[in-house]
Amino acid sequence: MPKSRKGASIIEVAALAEVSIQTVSNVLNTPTRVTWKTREKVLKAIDELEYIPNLSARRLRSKKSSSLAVRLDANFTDESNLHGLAPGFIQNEFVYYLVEESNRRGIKVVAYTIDDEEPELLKLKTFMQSRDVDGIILTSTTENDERLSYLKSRNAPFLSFGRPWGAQDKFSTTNPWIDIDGRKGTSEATAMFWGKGKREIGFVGWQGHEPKGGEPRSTGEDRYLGWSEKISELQGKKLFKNELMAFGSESIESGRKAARELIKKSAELEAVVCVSDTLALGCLLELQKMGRSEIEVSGFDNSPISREFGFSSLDQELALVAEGALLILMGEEGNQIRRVDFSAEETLAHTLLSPKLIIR
Amino acid sequence: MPKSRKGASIIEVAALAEVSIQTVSNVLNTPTRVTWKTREKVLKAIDELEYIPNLSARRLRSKKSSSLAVRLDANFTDESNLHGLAPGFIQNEFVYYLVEESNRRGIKVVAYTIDDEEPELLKLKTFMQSRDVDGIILTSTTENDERLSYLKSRNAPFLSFGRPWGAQDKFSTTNPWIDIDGRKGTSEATAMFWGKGKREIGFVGWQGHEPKGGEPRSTGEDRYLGWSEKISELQGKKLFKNELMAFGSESIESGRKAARELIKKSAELEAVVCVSDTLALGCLLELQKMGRSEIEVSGFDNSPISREFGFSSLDQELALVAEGALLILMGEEGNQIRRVDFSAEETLAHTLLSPKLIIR
DNA sequence: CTGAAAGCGCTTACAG
DNA sequence: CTGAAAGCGCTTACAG
Repeated sequence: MPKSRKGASIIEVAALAEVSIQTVSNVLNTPTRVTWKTREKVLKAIDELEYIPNLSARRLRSKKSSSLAVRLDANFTDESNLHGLAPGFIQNEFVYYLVEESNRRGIKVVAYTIDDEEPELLKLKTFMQSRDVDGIILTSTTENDERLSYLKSRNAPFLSFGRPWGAQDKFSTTNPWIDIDGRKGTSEATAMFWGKGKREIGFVGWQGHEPKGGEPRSTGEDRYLGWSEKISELQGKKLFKNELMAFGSESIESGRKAARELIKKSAELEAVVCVSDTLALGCLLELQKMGRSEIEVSGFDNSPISREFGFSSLDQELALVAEGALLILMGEEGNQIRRVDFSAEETLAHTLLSPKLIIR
Repeated sequence: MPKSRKGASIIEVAALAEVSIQTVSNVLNTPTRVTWKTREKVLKAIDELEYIPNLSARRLRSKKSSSLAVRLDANFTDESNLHGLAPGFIQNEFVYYLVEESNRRGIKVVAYTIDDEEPELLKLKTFMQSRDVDGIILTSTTENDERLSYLKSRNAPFLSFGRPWGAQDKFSTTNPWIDIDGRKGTSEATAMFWGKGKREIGFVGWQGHEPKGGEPRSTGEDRYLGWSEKISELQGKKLFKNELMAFGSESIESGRKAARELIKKSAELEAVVCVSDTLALGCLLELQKMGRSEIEVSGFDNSPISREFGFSSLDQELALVAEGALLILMGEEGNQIRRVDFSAEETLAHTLLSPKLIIR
């Protein structure tokens, strides 16, 4: 049993199994084309030689890399726009499950970052043109995102995690996305508190994401709507502008301040639905300090913060997001990354998943 | 200017520049072998055709993938051993900077996860054998780590982030690693408090990592030693077992409990050096609750927790770790991933970096 | 169902 | 310094 240091090639496998290299390839890639007996013979040789195909050769010939690219963001740095206690938590969890689910489906994931030296667009272009990846997973897409237009114009397979809020073609099949239904999440948190007998239920949102009316234009607005619509429905009246809501930046201090504002608006406050775990913790700590620990809070993301401090939160179930992402990009059974089909799978091009309320 | 949808190949570039494809390749890979004039001509053609080399072809021929593999861990799940408020924070930050620094040096990073279906060792073997990556970055290496022995036996380039604490050949060049000097970190935090005039300086460590004497066998012990040695030195006496220390699991509740223990041991407590930001926050909150806010705490990792709650911490400077990792794997100038040289670069095979004390 | 031939797009090794 | 030839290890397309 010769074992060359660098691993056997398909030629050695074919020789040992006494078939052509083409048959070995068929066993690996088109098993239905091969008889059971031949297949067994080849698999035995593969096993014996511990043969593992050279991916570069496969990729070069087949023109498929079976790989995806995904960006990692520096959410934790001081320069980052994101603050709070769990910056990057969702993205990291998403990337983790994306890799896991991709690997399960035979797809590799290449991570990249952005810097000042090279525009992201050029990176994407290089990825696609060098055939290093078959498609791109985008996060944090914005309105008029140039990455979207580039990928669309190139007919490249891609998918956004997160709706491109303002985009005109948000619901077109050329703009596939998967996202979490924030509105439903805060709505459920509100209903949960109501079900516990709480009636004075406040909301703490992100500043800059105050309600503007009409369709929501951001995650923050979306989550606001879940609370305001539900509370109106439950109270059986329209919500007024000055009712139980406060807005602040993503920080403990803002959460504390919001709690004080809400208490000022209503000393009868019984619960607070928050747009994030960080703001929820700020509220919680301030309420404790004020001796109002009976007032419950809920957050969003089900980060370790909510677990450690024991308040309810909304889990984004990123494993399901990753699964859904690959379903859109690869189909139910396929092992190929391809563009979303315009006709057959139109319904699949946009997936809105419900977050899971974790009651604590 | 013909622009084929799939991008130009080296043949088209050669034709446009009126040279052989070999010369185009030389311009890209061995520019010194080409005259300035030829180089200019070729670069112009490359620019005009927006030529980007096919990486699969390059990899197949050159037998180099210019890629590294790194594992992502599910630090955030309930099943994870890690708890606290910032699980995975360091790993995620490390991976981020690893990707950034690798990309800067022309190296791709492929992420992978582990699951029950396929042993990690087989994944590593497949990575190396399929020539998908040139080397592996390991984190969370343990004593007698089978990944280490496999990679060593295969003569594969690899590097551990984190010392393999108990390993016999920890300092051999076949076992390259980069790590953070935890001992130095807690020592500096202790000295910082001392410099502020504080004399009763306690320590909160991880349970299971209580001092056992001799060389430290874990990160927890290492960080303990930094405090105990420094405090002995400053106090000018040997530290007694029952002095100002407490140990607990990685949670807010443990931090609270530890604070109560320390206060019980000494009502004169003036500062607490903690092994982690989570434990530090637990201490901080409990001390506040007891009305002892004047007692300062320090953490480890400089996570958003420490920033948000405003206590001192030790930054692991992961950007420098990533830089150092690639220095070991690629050398100062090189663009190749290779095994650590036994002779010339012996001093480079093991890098211990100092964490940076962030005083708040 | 199986196999001989061609070729994916580069870099290497070598000759000039 | 430059180029004609070979070949990396596979899969594809096609013939039998």
